[in-house]
Amino acid sequence: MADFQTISKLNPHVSVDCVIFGFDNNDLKVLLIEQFPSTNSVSDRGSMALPGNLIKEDEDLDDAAKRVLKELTNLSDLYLEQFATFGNPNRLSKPEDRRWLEATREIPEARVITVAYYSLVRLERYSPTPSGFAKNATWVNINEVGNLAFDHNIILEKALSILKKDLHKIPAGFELMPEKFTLSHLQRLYEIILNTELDKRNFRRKIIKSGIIKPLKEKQEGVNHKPARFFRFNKKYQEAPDFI
Amino acid sequence: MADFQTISKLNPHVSVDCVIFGFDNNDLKVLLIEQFPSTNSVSDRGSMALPGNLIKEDEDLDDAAKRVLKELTNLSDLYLEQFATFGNPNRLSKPEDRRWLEATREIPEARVITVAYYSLVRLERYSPTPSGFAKNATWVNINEVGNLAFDHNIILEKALSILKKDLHKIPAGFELMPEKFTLSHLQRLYEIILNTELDKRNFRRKIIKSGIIKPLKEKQEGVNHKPARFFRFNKKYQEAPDFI
DNA sequence: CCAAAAGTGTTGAAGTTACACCCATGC
DNA sequence: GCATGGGTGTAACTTCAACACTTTTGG
Repeated sequence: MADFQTISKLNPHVSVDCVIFGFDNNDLKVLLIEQFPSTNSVSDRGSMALPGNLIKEDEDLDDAAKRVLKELTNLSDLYLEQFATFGNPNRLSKPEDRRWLEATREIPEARVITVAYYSLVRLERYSPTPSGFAKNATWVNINEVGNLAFDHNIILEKALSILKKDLHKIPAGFELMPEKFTLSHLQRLYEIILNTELDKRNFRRKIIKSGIIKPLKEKQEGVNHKPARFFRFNKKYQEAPDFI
Repeated sequence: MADFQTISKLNPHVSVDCVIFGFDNNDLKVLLIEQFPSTNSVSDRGSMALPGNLIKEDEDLDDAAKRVLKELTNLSDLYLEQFATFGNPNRLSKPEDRRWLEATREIPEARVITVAYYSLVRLERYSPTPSGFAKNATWVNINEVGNLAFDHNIILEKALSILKKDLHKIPAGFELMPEKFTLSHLQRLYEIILNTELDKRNFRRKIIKSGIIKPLKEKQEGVNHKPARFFRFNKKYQEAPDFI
């Protein structure tokens, strides 16, 4: 198996995993990689997994998360928030995971605890390209995520529940929306993440009152209905008490 | 230096630290240990620290937190909530910390990342007694905490800020208050944690309406003012949306 | 002219804040 | 009888939820 990293400097006991959420106007997506399969058999497919890897020996956890994400998917310049640490002693014990570890890790039998991070990004701004041990890096609809490697399904679930809680507190849309957007577009984001329907008039009133967005003069063009006004986020805006 | 633990089974790369908050009707306190000093010099005093230690090789993180707390302070049967993980590569590099590690750890130079837990307890129910490498285990007023070992001041700060946030969401008082308490007593807890003053009438109305507490027939005795009614928490109560 | 989504106000209910006085007890 | 903290109600205000019709555009 290829030596994808400078093995000598890695800390074999601690890893980071990144849960990157994106939004494409209709669906909430999560960034997954397909690992290179651990055998050369043509029929073998690699497991899908969250981008993650061992930290380096002298590296801060936050830095490790950024580096690993970049190494596997080429995404950079995003804010990653640590949300939980997973250390179940059996988290690496599925047979297919063991095979993969034996093919790629210097100490495949080591117990690894993993520190998980999440982020929200504008899909349009980030086109992941696989590298390192990632054979592919793709956005997967949150409802279509299958079995992931290791305990990554558990990590993803936890990230989702935290995203739902945080959406009320932080201007999360800042990160997920494009530069310009319509109010219906923003409302769709909230509805999808919260998995509810929101009242159009109440949503608009509340979000405009919060001061988090600013109307632009520009409007939609070429749509076969009344064109909607564009808005952008107000960068001066710092933090709101529960604005939706 | 004495061999305080079964060293062979410890994972030298990962530790847990516990931030245990208690409330004694007037002050918010945190449980600290005094480590045995790393020299035999009589003048040497051990550093104050959060109770914490390395995890065992096959132990879940949550279990490790419970075990370590019990080993150092003899507190048990409390719910510990994981809240953050600290992995700054320099977190163990203060000279006095290095001396202590060299005296007590099998691999004193190992980089250790630590998973932090917090809990809230009724002071009266828990009388910590030191054991393991703890020379003392005491409740320290939150405003009187001095320099702690390692990065424990940072960990404590983070725990405090999370406690403030969570107080609105969970019936945190459940854990911090004695079996029976008066409304003024409970109000004091909220005021101290939130560091604000609350209106007596509004506080009472809101907390009674929430259903989280039940009035008892019993009242205070032997006080030189109108005796206050006692309340207790309603154990059927599960979760409230922001009840203060 | 039809389909599609944009945009807009009001009302009743619920919740929040601010505020001041009498009560029961011990000494 | 006085000091101490317990206990109580109301009015103004703000926030929240529910709800339906007109507007502008493309085809």
